[in-house]
Amino acid sequence: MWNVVFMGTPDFATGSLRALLEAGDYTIQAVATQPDRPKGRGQKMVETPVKAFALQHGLPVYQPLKVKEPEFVAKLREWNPDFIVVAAFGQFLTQEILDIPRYGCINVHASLLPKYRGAAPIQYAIMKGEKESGVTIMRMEKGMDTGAMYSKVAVPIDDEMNFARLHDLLMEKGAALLVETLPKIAAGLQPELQNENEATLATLLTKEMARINWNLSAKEIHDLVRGFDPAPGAFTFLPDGKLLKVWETRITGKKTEQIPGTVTSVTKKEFSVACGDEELRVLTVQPESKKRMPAAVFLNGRGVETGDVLGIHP
RNA sequence: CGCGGGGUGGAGCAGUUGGUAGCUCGUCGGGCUCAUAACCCGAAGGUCGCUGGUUCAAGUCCGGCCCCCGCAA
Repeated sequence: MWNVVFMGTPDFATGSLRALLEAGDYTIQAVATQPDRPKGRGQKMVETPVKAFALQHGLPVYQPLKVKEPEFVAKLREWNPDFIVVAAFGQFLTQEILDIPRYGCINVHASLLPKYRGAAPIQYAIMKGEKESGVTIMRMEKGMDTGAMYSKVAVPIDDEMNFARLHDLLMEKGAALLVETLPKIAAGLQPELQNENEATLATLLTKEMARINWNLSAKEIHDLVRGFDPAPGAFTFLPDGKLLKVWETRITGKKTEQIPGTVTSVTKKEFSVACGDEELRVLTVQPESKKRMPAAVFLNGRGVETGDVLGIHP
């Protein structure tokens, strides 16, 4: 048995925590996650997925504002863990903390490092049109996802892959890889340094990044749409200024000279929009205040007409 | 009480200054066609979220409640 302190916040992290529990070889001494925050409509306080999961399984939960708080660091010392396992935690660990566990702080990162270090590796991989991504288990150091790597697992990304599917896939693969790797680390596995020259950063996503720029190529927009499904959701604007989220698109390969954003054709089932190079067919949308719906259904109601121009914000 | 939009036949929408509800799609029947998700003809289907109230009369005005969604965090 190894003693483990787990740190994580979103759904992605729960996969790893679950795997540790199910492996049976680990004693989870404590789970650290971000504090409850007011969220959503009504600003209700919401607990993190990791907290909910931990409580369900009777694990002690800690929500320090900053893990570097002296009181929390003292607790970590007291627990004297073999590993601190970190998955999408959302806080930086100080050197002081990194030095505490016997076998180090081990991070589950959802990319094939050194590519896509940072906060949004899954969305980035899709948004950038990567053909594959994966998960890396690494030893944390003070830089942002710069630590030496113990193991990796790759998964292919096809044109239909979206954020949700890749997320779930990587969560599962990452969790399995974690429990497979920890014993090896304890047994003396040496990590491999990252090649700094190949490093890229997947910065925190902003709302503006989800806004569709119709001047880009159809391929780029298609990648954005699926990379941001289901969150935060690529969006544009209807002629009346209302928000329209675009959830599913298909590349047509049809060249167009129309002004980017122009609706080039409308059928009973779908419509196409001019991008910088080609037309992009829109299959699923979500009008403001409405639920996600197939383009065919959207077109039954208000819909759009050929010649409408999308993306012009009032 | 963070801001805002919305709940109308199976689905998406429209419904003017209140007077017994309309459109597109779908469904069912028939027709055209080599054929069709295309086209034509016809039909079924709605106590207009729930609940009080105002009124001769409310989907359409007022109050309360339930649910959904966008933004923001």
